[in-house]
Amino acid sequence: MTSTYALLQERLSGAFSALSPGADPVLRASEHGDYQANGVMALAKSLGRNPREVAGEIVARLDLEGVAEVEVAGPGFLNLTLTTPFLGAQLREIAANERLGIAPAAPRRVLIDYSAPNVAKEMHVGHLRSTVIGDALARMHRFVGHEVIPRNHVGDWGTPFGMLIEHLIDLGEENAVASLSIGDLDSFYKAARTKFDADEAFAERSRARVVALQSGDPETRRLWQILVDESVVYFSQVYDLLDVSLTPEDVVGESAYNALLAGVVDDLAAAGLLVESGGAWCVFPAGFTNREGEPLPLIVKKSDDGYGYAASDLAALRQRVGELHADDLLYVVGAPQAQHLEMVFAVARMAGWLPASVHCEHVAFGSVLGTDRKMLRTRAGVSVKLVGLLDEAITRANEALVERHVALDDESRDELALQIARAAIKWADLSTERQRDYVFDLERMVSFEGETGPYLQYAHARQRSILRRAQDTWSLAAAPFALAERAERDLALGLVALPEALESALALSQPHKLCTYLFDLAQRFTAFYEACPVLTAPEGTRDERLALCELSARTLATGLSLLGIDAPDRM
RNA sequence: GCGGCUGUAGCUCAGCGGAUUAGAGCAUCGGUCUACGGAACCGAGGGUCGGGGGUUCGAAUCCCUCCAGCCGCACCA
Repeated sequence: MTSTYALLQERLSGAFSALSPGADPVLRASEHGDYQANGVMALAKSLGRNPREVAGEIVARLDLEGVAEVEVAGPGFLNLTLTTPFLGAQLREIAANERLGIAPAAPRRVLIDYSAPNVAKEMHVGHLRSTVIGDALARMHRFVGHEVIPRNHVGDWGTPFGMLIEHLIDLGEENAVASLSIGDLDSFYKAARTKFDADEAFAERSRARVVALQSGDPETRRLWQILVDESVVYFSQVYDLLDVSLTPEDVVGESAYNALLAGVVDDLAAAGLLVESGGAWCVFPAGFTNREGEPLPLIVKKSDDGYGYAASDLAALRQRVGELHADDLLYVVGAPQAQHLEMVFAVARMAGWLPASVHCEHVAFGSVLGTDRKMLRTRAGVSVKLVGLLDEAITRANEALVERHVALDDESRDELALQIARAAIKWADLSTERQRDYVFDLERMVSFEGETGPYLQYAHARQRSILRRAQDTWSLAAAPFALAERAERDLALGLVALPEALESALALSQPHKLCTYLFDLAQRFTAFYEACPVLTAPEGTRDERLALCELSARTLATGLSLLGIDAPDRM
């Protein structure tokens, strides 16, 4: 089906284009009508004509018979008011449509790089953002019909592995595995770090171990693999807990590109891009300077002959485009990496590995701050363990359920508490514009009042409750949709607006656009719920209102699922 | 110094060229209480949209400039 917005856009564009090809109607929802088109003023200006006169001409060319009433207002706004039969027909189509009226997009292959924890290191709140945002984007892209290639670019290579492997040897393999398998990654890492800093002999062994690892020494590789495997098992547990769709198959860590690094350097050299500087091999993309105003290098090969992470990033990008044929590359990585990624992208373009036809984007997100507005960082020792946070949220959700005397056996209540906890945490993260710094306030995010995940879940549960009570004494297909009450009409307009909300969330890689829509829809529903009795309404009206409940519940559940949030039927 | 991001009610945030009073949630104050589940609803107070210029019929929204905060700026990833 064609969404309401898309249909209006198409008709308006036709009329605008008749006056000036390609002119944008600037269509959006409005309080002055159901929708408004603001493009007339800009068009009139470019034509050097009177806006109201242009508006009149557009209205004359506009074919919206049976769809909407059009009115010219103010300096030249077009206010569109949908006809009730049309709005009702759109609702009927949505009701009959598995995908709630979302038209399938022309399929693209979308590679999303997200989560990226470090081997033998705890996942902390910083990883939460990448994981949750990336997963929401993956779900949304899949829903509209794209092929998603998730990539978990875990940190599984580099100098720290010398000390980690030596520490593993000191502990003994069995003890080390036991420690890692219970998710005690941080104390493992810290112990290794402490020894490295304090014990020169250990540090010396560690450095030698790095060399052995990089030269492919089989025993060293075997020990390294233990660290990687145990960590991936642990990450998977966290993803399950979070209900994140990443699997071990999506893990393609930095080490996976080792064999390609020499080729990257050779080809950059062959292209004449590689410059030796201070003993390191570098590319100098235009437009980047250091403190002294001198050109800033992207170091692909360090002066000690090791490869930097720029090299593996380049290798990965090259493979993602060249071999995996991704149409879109989304890097869900923190904002502090912005310059690095821009340089990687720039160098990839210089080398011809990133053609203009491929859309490549740094989906940046802000830092995690404490309530004191200071950075929350692992190395400062104040990091919040991701799992610890989840546990706390689960505990609070469980307490709330007990308090409310929700009649459930322990197992069901635990499951429900988990769903609520996930909703609280994910919504808190996804509902703000991602590039802002994120104030991490446990108290606020697990609070079940106001604009929170649990509130949305609750709105959905109430809808399901009404429908449960109605049983099957009504028919969605037979609902008349007279939309006589203002609240019914407002709700209908909300129901019809999912496609443009999702489209805008995808176009901008901004999940919060979808959150804003869902919260608005929930508010429209509660207004309807207050004003319009459902179960006690006269027969025809009852069917209509039950249908509005059903469509609201479906829309909320679907929208939440695209954010990775469950919508339980009861809570 | 250069670059990036951010600056909107006490707090946390939407809005990012449009339409007499700039929205929401929390908090505060006051209501709704025989309730289709009160994790709800209704109402009130609270903002010169960081400052200043400019473009425009119209600017929180675009441009310039200044200020503040955070982040990045060569061999850790």
